[in-house]
Amino acid sequence: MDKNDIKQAGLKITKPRIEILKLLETSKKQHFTAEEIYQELLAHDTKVGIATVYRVLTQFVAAGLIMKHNFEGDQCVFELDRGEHHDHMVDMKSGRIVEFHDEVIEQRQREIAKEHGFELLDHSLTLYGEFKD
Amino acid sequence: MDKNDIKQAGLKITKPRIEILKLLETSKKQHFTAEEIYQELLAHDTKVGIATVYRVLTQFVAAGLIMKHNFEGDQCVFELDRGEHHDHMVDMKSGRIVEFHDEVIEQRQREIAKEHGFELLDHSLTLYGEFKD
DNA sequence: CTCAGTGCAAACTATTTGCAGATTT
DNA sequence: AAATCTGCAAATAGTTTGCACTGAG
Repeated sequence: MDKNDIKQAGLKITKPRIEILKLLETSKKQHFTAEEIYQELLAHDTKVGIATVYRVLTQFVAAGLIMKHNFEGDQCVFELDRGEHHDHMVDMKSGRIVEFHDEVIEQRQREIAKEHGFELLDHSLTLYGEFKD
Repeated sequence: MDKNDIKQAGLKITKPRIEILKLLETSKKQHFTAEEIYQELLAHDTKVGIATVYRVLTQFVAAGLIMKHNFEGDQCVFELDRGEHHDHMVDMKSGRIVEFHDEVIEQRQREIAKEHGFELLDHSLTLYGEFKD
């Protein structure tokens, strides 16, 4: 339940935090820019400042509640961290984002890192293209 | 030879363009931010404006002479396009960037795209971590 | 009551653009 | 000469921060 996650992150339970987390948890859309979240909240009777949205998102990322992605373009997108690592396919026309996970690729990444004496801490794989359906 | 590349891109041969391309072609360092390129040129007796650096880089990317990457962080980095596709490992401590290419991963990406009815136009894979040597 | 959290506006950073003068062809 | 290119300064876009007030615990 949302509120516990917030509390466990050492943060006070406030309206903006509850609403942002609820939005990310319940929306069919999985990926949001800060601006989109801000607009969603305003549209759903929660008055917040954009600064608060950014601050809360930053704190949630630090707390491991959500993840931040840097796809092509200028804005970052945020999504709930459901604990299952995955990569993304981004439709460059529609903006649609689909997630996938592939153990073969994950495994190769680990091997490549090891071959280079590289301690792998994180990685980001994004496919850009267009869905044909 | 540099100048031909510039000309073939439909661009006039000017000092900023020649120097930027030369820097990317001859430096041991392969990846530069716009600011770094700007500073390099200034340090090597070529007076340019940062705006020109950005404009030229944008044109070079459009012409396929160089590539632009969006790693974590706020700045983009540019590197010469030598025609050989590769991915990157970024050392989060030192900033060192090492390139690699893996056919297994490339192949899996194509398969995954196909499985999802996705026309793959581009992709970006970056490993973040730390070199242990 | 205390300290963390908030909204607002101002500050910042990376990048882009308008414009008048300079340069390439 | 014609068209492109450049530097400068101003404009933008996304994000961050200072500050006085508000609200959670």
